[in-house]
Order: sequence, then C-alpha cells, then structure tokens
Amino acid sequence: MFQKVLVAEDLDSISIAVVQAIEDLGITEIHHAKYCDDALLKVKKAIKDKRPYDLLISDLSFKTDHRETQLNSGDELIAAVKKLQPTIKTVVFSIEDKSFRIKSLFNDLGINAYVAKGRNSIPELIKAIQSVFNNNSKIISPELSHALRDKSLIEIETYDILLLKSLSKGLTVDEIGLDFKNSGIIPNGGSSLEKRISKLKIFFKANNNVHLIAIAKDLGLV
Amino acid sequence: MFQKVLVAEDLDSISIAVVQAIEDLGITEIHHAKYCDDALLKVKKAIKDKRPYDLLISDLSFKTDHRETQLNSGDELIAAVKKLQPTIKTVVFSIEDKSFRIKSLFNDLGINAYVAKGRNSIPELIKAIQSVFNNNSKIISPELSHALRDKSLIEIETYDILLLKSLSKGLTVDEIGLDFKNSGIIPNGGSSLEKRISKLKIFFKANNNVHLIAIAKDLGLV
DNA sequence: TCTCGTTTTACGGTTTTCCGTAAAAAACAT
DNA sequence: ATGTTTTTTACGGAAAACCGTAAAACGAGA
Repeated sequence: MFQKVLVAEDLDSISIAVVQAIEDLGITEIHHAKYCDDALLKVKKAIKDKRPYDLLISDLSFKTDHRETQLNSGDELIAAVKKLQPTIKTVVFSIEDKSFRIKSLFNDLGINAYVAKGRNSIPELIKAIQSVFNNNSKIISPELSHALRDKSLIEIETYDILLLKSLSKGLTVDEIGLDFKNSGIIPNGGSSLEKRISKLKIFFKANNNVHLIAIAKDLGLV
Repeated sequence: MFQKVLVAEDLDSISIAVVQAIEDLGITEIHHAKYCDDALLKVKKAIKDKRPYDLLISDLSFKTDHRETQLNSGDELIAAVKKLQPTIKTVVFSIEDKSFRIKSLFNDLGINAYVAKGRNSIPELIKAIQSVFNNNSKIISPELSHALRDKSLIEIETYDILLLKSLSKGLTVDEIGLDFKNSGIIPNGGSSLEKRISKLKIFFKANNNVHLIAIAKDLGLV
C-alpha cells in the first residue's frame, strides 16, 4: 500500500473521516492541509527531503477566509503539484458532479480517480485508493460513471465559457466584441458572437440570454 | 446535557465526524438519517413512543438520487419537524454562508443555532450545542455573526425573489405580467415590473437583466 | 367625502437583443 | 493555382429591454 499520503481538504468535519479511513488502510504517514498553499509547501518539502508523497487526495473547492492565498482550488493545486512531481498519484474527493468538470480533471489534469462525496463515499474512497495503488486509472464513483462517456458537453469549449462569463458580467455583445478584439480573441465580430450565443441557447434550450446565464450558473460553467 | 439527538446529514464523510463529536459530549442516544424523509419518520416514531428527540442537528442541502423523496431540504425538514414537535431544539450545520438564507432560518423557522461548515467547525458545533442546551438562542458561527446584523438584504422580499426566479426561467416581462395576473400577484403591470427590476439592478449594481440574474445566482437568491 | 402622498400603470423613444439572409474571408482538398 | 467548404462578418427588420415622464388608482388621515 502507499506509504506517504497528503490530504488537502478545508472542512474539518470531512477531513476527520478521510484521515481515519486512510489510517484503517494501514497507511501510517498521513499529512493534512486545510489550505492549498500549505499542501503545496508540504509537497515541496517532501521532495526536498527526498521522501516525496505517493498519493495526493484533494478536494476541489476551498473556502476563502481572511488569509491571502496563491492557489484557490483543487484544480490549481493538482496542476502545481504535478509540475513538481509528475508521477504522483492523485485522487479527487469532491461534491462536484458536473460531467463537464470531471471530464476535464481526467483529460487536462490527468487525475487517477474521482470520488464524489455522497451517502456512501468513504467506502468508495477506500476502493478507489486501492485501485489506484494497483495501477488502475480513471476510477470514478459508480453514480458518475456516465460522466466520462457523456458526449453532450464535449463541444462546449473555453471560448464559449469566456463568452458566457462576459455576458454574466453584464457586458453587451458590442462590448464583448471590443473586449475580445483587444485581447486578440477571435472571432470577435458582433454577428459571430451573436451566432455563437444563439448556438448555446439552442444547445441549452434557453429562451433568451437571461435564461442562458441562469442555466450556465446552475451547471457551474461560469 | 441533551439525552436524545437526531442528525440529518447525507454525506457520510461528514456525519461520521459529527456523530463522533456528539458522542464525546457524553450523549449516548444518537440517531442518524441520510434522507430528510427518514429523519421525519424517526421524529414521528420517537413522539409515538413518548421518547421524543431533544435536539435536531440538520444539514440544509441534500443530494438527490434514485430515491423519490417528499422533503428535499433541511429547511423543509425543520419546518415539518417543528409542526409535530414545536419545542424541539434545532441546530443547522451547513456550508451555506449567504446572510439572506441564514437570517430566514432564524426568523422564519426559529432555529436555535447556525454553525457554518469550515476549517474549525467541529469545535464550533460542540460549543453551539452546549450553548443551546443552556437555553441560549441565535447562536451563530463567529465568521458569520455579521449576517444577522446585515441590513442590506432586508428589503429584498418574496415578491422580488419571485420576480428574479421568473426572469431566470427565461420569461419576458410581458409573460411575467400575465403569469402574475393569473396567480393573483400584484403588481403585475408591465411598467411596474420593469420599475421593480430596475430597482433591483440599481441595488445590486447590475448593468442589465443578464447581469442581475448572474448576481442573484451568486448570492443564492434564486 | 376630500385631500395628499404613494403605488401602480400607461406611454414613447432609444438601445440592445433576437433571428433571419447574404456577402466576405479563411481553410481545405485536389 | 483553383474550386469547394467552412467560418467569420455585415446588414436589416422585428421583438424586447431600457429609461424617463406622466397619468390613473389606491390608501390613510382629516
């Protein structure tokens, strides 16, 4: 089994159970960080000491508080950690259930497993850790197994997200066009932007821009 | 200390720590439900057996899954329980941090304490339970103590929420007017609706309707 | 009942969205 | 190079949002 494990999780109510579960797996060296920044520091130190972590278990969203932080999400933490230690195994443990998000974790960040926090998630987490140790990859909670197969969101790209974000900031189409032009983003013609928004409205079955943003917010796209 | 306590919490990773914490308080009779419906059943049975619960600790949001449920949130659960047993003490333990929401829990549902899930929430939960036992009320996590004082959201009423919800469903102002007329909600004239929306836009510093709904979504108003 | 003040509604003009069609530009294959 | 397809942009008209002003309806107090 893994020797040295790091848990990044802000909620104490959750980290207690996670750490306990890992202990029950017979892992003795377990460290825990409540902030992404602290987690990264621990990873750095472990590498420096020539005793790197075998496994990182991370949440995705972290509460913001008084403290100034560099890294603000599990995504950023994992990206930063993998830069320092590309071979580390990673398991994400989060409440997030949007296939769009989960897919990008596997494809863009190359995580090894995704376990959704739920009514029976601790046993699932255990199984996922064991599976990752046996060199399996792309482990995912049973109730979300559809997420990786789900084709429906694959055509929503960064450009669309940026467009939705601009709309949600209250910009008009004209203003977005200018903004994109200044940032060198294409297409940026008013008509193209309208067309793209129109496509999104059809895709999400939205009646108008207001409806579209409401849906995008619900899906966690923006 | 309380004799008999019920915990309503869907996430196993959290309920483990909560139950442990309550055990450490010396409470021996602790029950736990993963669904609101189950929690209500337990309350009913306890009343029938003439051994009602002294305290209910509940989460607010519960995941939906395959199971059909009557009650879908902690709000609904607490309302239903208080109907059967008005004197029961209630503590809400949730990630929610919108002052609008928390205020309504105290004012409309009459909860005794609100503890925000966070980096140090288990000790806070313990303190809150002890405080409620000593007949204190309106206990709230330190980082949210501003929420009850916060005047800013007090003038946003049910009517405004309904209006924002209608907008977020993609209805036009005309359609909302008709809808309100059919439901006997006043005012329902197009001009009045526009004026009200305009007020909301000023209040929330929104550029247009799209922006307004984006903000409302962020605040958890709709 | 009358008056004053507030709320609700009506109306008109401007801007923006919304939704077609079509031209221009770019990407691609042969 | 040349023709074809796809993408991007331009344009125009109808609908809705946007925003100010003014009339009508309502409610409380004298």
